[in-house]
Amino acid sequence: MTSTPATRPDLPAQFVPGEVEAGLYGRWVDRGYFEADPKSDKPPFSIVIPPPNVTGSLHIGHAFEHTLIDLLIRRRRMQGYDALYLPGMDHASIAVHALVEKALVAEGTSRRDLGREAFLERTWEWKAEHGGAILSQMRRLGESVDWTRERFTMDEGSNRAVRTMFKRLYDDGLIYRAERMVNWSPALRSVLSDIEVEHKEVDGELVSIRYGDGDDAIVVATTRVETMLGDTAVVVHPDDERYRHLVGREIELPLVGRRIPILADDHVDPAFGTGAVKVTPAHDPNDFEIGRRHGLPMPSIMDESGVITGTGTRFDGMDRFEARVAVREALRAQGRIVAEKRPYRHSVGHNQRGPHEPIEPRLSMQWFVKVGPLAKAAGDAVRDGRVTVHPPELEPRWFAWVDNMYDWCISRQLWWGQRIPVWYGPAGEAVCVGPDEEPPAGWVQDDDVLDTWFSSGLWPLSTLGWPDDTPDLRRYYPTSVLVTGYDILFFWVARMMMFGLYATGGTPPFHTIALHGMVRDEHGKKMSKSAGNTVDPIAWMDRFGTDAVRFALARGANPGTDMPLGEDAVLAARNFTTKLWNATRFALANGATLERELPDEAERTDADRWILGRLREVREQVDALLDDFQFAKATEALYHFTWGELCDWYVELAKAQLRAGPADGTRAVLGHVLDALLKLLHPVAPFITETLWTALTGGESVVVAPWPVEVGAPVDAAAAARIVDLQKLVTEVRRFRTEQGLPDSRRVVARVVGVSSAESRTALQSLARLDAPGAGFAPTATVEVVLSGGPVRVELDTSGAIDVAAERARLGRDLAAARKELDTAEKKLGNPKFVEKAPVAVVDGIRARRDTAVTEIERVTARLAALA
RNA sequence: GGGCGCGUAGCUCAGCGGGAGAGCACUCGGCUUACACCCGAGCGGUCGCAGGUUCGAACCCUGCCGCGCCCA
Repeated sequence: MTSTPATRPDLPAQFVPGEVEAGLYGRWVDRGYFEADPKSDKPPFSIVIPPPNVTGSLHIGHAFEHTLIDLLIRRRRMQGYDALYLPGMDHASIAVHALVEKALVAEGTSRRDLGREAFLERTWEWKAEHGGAILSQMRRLGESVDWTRERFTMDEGSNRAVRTMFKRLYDDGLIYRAERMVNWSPALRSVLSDIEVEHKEVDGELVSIRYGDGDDAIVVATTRVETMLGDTAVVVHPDDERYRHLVGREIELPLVGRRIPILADDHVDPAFGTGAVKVTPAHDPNDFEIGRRHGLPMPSIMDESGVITGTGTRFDGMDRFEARVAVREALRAQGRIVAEKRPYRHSVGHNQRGPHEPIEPRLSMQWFVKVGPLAKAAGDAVRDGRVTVHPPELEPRWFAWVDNMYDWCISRQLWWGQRIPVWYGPAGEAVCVGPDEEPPAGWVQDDDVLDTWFSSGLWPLSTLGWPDDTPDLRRYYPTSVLVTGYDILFFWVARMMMFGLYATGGTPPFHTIALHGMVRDEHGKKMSKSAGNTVDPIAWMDRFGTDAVRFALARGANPGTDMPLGEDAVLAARNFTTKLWNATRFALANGATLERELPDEAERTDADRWILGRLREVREQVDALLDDFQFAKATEALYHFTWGELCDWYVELAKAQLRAGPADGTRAVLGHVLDALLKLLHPVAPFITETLWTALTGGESVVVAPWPVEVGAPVDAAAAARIVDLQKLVTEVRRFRTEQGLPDSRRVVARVVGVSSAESRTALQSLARLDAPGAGFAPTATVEVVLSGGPVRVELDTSGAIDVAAERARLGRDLAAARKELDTAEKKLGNPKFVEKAPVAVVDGIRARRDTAVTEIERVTARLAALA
């Protein structure tokens, strides 16, 4: 008959994430763990998701951000808060246009052929079929979002919020329509806002052109030669002697034949180039300002798709880049090209979204938000401490932006989005129509839609029910924390702050802004499709498990700084989850339990006291770190405690305790520590901790288990010191064994002298694989260590000659280290100013180090002599 | 040009006034009844350079060199 040991059969030998993750997640959702309850008497804690783009799928940056948010949310939920993590997506006007229009082109049609209604119908169809891939991936990542509150920036509630906000701003005179120099995307045939333009260094050309002839000749330079067709002046600095005689004269504009004036303007830098500047007021922001100051005409020479038009020259009908070459060559033929620099590196604005083409500055009629008072309020909220920025080093960036904000261009010549709620009458009169109002019959609505950021800016409000006074709004606004990347501070955070403060009369949309950095590749390089160094978080989850990916991400999350992440890190995290699995499996197999109380203090071993004290310290440390958004340090502390202390030492010590007797206390301590540890790890690694914790405790779910507060026990310094001594001693004996080539499987008979604690002696035997000496014990070698309680000697019978050379080498290294230590200590103590001025405790510390070094040198020297 | 930040072990980073640390990588030895996704031991650093403050500087100050990001 065979008998199997009484282990709990419910934990398989290996954790296979793919087999349990989906099931656990489904159960959590079904049980409603993630649903917030405005009627609950718990304190609220809320975070709205930075809405991912409806076209997007989960990339590593999302996985990073969402891991951090979910970590905060899960911890608060366990801490007894009514936690709300509100999910949703934004409608990504430009990205969706780019996508759908591409499909239309492939079909040989276009949105303009299709018409507005049909295009929108088509777009909604696209969304229903392909939009929102990211939502199922968020389930995969284990995000504890409240799916009953999922939102979209183009749903009814969002539309209503947008209409309401627009109307209020309009009525307050904070929205206006004006002809301005804007960033134009010829590919989209739409305006972009300043922040959607990315300035990139490109290799272009700098061409110097001679205008006028003879005495009137003046040389100007440009990187966009074709713009000369729209020049209406040349300006020089008023004090520039070189050109003083020309100011006030007119010259003929080459190719065009128009007479243009030479003017003086003190904004011109005489030291730059020739000191003379051509002025194209309709196609350059600086030139526009000059044109305004001097009342110049502002002829537009380009249509909305970037084709030259209305110049009356043969260049009409050419694309801007084609014209750039054609105009240059025409000027060359006239002998007007004086110099060319090619390649010429300069900064050009590019469309950051959709097609990446160079943007074109263009004079155009658009809608704007007057941001002055709104941005001031957004700055003040941080200045007066109503909103905190984490980490504080990033505050200057915030102020730099909100204190110098340009008016925000909010109209887009697109169809996917909220249409501007302004109707025009037959005589050109305009009326802004609120959400519950009807436009006058026969009036025509503005064609343009609003910038997507307009609706995203309302996100914390609209998702909670604003403009209505809903229970959710009352309870969860302002939200507790905003977790987002520092790169999006201006795009999104500033807009939410402005709108939130304005809509509520001064309540910011969140108390705290916690900023994270970008995920980079393992060498710290920016991830990009073109560099081919992107990673797929889903593929990593498939290979290593979701918990490993989350753990790796959290472990690298230092506040506000970019994080390099390679497969190595995920592998290390996966190994950690395996370690946790096996440790818990060991504990369960050995009867770890929560059913028994912790042993009375008097009955606790040193090991028990030490690990319980460390648990208490670690829990306090982790809480303090997480309260300060120090995810990396908190995660690292748990990693180190689990692996370097619990597994490497306590579990090994527990083995000796379990072997020695009934060890109910050990089982209780193991159960207690693991219960707390699994809870502390749950926000980072939800799946494995759920599996292990329910197996350990038989509880319903760790998702809703109470967060550890007073765990472990107060630190027992004396017990902890004995454990530290034991660790040193064990390591020394192991070192000796390694150097003598004694494999672990070989037990060695040894006598320990100078260790008073029986527990320590037993533990040493177990951890260093020693056997107690019997009669006729004849040691052949000795290991000596100076510990806090004094010198300790371990005499070993290695049953044969020891490797003297190895032993001598080891002692030699010890001697060198001790001498170096003595040297630095004596140098310090030999300095009278140090002894006089340094704090007593520091001086005493150095004296103690000196004394220890002296003892150590004597000891090692004696050993070496004995070996000779 | 302005602002912010960074240069610490081969790699990625922590430490930010009193004994140079972690993870990964590497070397050597081990399938020791939780775990080879492991265990044990080890190697590895004029803390970018130069001055200064201090009894004492990786840490504070100044300058320089190199790098990154944001804004213009």
